[in-house]
Amino acid sequence: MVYDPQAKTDRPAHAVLAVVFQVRDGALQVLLWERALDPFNGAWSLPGGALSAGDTLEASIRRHLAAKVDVRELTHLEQLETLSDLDRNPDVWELATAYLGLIPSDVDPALPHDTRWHPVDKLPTLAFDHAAIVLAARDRLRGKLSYTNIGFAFAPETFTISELRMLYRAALGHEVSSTNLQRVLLRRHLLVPTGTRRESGRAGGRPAALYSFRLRRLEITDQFAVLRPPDRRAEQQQS
Amino acid sequence: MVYDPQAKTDRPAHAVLAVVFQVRDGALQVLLWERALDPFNGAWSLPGGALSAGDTLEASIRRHLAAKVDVRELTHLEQLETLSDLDRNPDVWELATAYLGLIPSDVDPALPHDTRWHPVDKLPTLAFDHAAIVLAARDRLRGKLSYTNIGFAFAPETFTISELRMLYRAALGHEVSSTNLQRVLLRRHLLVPTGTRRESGRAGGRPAALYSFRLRRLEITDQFAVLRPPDRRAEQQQS
DNA sequence: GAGGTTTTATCCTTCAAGTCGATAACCTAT
DNA sequence: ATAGGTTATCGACTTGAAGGATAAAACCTC
Repeated sequence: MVYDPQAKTDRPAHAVLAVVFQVRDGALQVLLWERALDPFNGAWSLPGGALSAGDTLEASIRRHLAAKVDVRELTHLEQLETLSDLDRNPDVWELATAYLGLIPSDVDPALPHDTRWHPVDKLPTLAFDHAAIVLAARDRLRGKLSYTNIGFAFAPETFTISELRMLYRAALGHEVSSTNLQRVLLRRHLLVPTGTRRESGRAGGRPAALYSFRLRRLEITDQFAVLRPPDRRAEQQQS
Repeated sequence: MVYDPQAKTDRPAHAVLAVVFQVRDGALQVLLWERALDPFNGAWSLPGGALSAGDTLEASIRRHLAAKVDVRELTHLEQLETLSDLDRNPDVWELATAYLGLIPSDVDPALPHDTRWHPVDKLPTLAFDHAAIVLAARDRLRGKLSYTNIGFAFAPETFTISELRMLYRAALGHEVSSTNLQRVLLRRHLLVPTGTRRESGRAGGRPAALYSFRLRRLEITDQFAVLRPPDRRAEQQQS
């Protein structure tokens, strides 16, 4: 490469990306965008774009996502990791900070024609290192389902235990027992019954009680479960 | 600010930082450096520096750390988060990616005169947002002590259960029972007895058996503990 | 060998989590 | 209305990880 004092190669470009998940049709799906730019023109990739002056990373990813979905539907957004492999973008030196976003299952945001939901289990070939990012995001989500209340972020305001069970099954990738799910989430005080029941428009069966998450922002419910004396455990009942 | 087409304000500067922990004198301590540059000249801050062309983030932090400690002693290094608050550096627009590094308790690397260990419980005033980063790193470490084998990274090659207990106590910040620690780590197959005993140069007492970690790289041992049917749990015995 | 010290094994309790079956509460069809 | 189907919920039971307490083991010094 010829030396060029104007070239900005002493500073990398910085992109932001989001892995936006929603449970749709009983499967965990991710929002993908069909690129209209080189490199990887025409390939599926994660939504995002360049970090621009005056934005924090989170503000930037929200701004870029706003072009794809109604960001007011985003119930959770957290930073994953920053990728810096030198050859992750074949054209330029570019870092990328990835975010995990969640959308509740009861909304169906309008999408531009170049943007679609794809089941995480059947991903197409993705541009850049995006396939690995999606899988890392899925693992992060699965972990947090076990020790936080993150379920609130992909569940509707109110729901029955059966509905919640399907959401957990889709996200975790294995069967989940209604009985156990209810007991675990109730014992941790993550769920509160609304007192109402689902009006049964179905073909029979006992009407299900409706629940909602006690708190609709992230809280840790099981951290330091191990090697902690029991009196300390009681403390986390607070808040 | 006057508009300057040569200014590179369309791309942020990018720094790398490391929170390097070691258990010293029974306390969790962090490696700090006394700044010799503005801003925050003279204040204590995390070691690190600018990301330079040709380096990944991890290569960059290793390079910067090499000026402070013998990086061969670093038994663990993982990315924490990337900070992007617009006013985190009062002078320039700068992102920073923080890393968590660990050093075993049985080495005492030579340090430059501007670099010192500080107990995490008694931090001096730190430059930038570094105090928050240190606390976030400590929390990450504490969490991983519960569900991974990360203890290998601050323990010597071989050790007695009592020695390991002191390390865990310092890192976790609360009492840890030897009996329980041994039982938990053995059940999870994280520890293997070496078969040898510590030659007793002490004032008496039964000689302690020496153990070492079965694996000296990070492995998850308790992920998805909840809502997972027991037959699935058996699978994670693999690897 | 008595007494002190530290380590380690054993027994016990507690409790989160998971399974299974019984009961409850609706529906529809006869 | 009532029998039978369907879904939801509750309660009893089992399992297993985790923590506490005590006793035994294995060294030391005097």
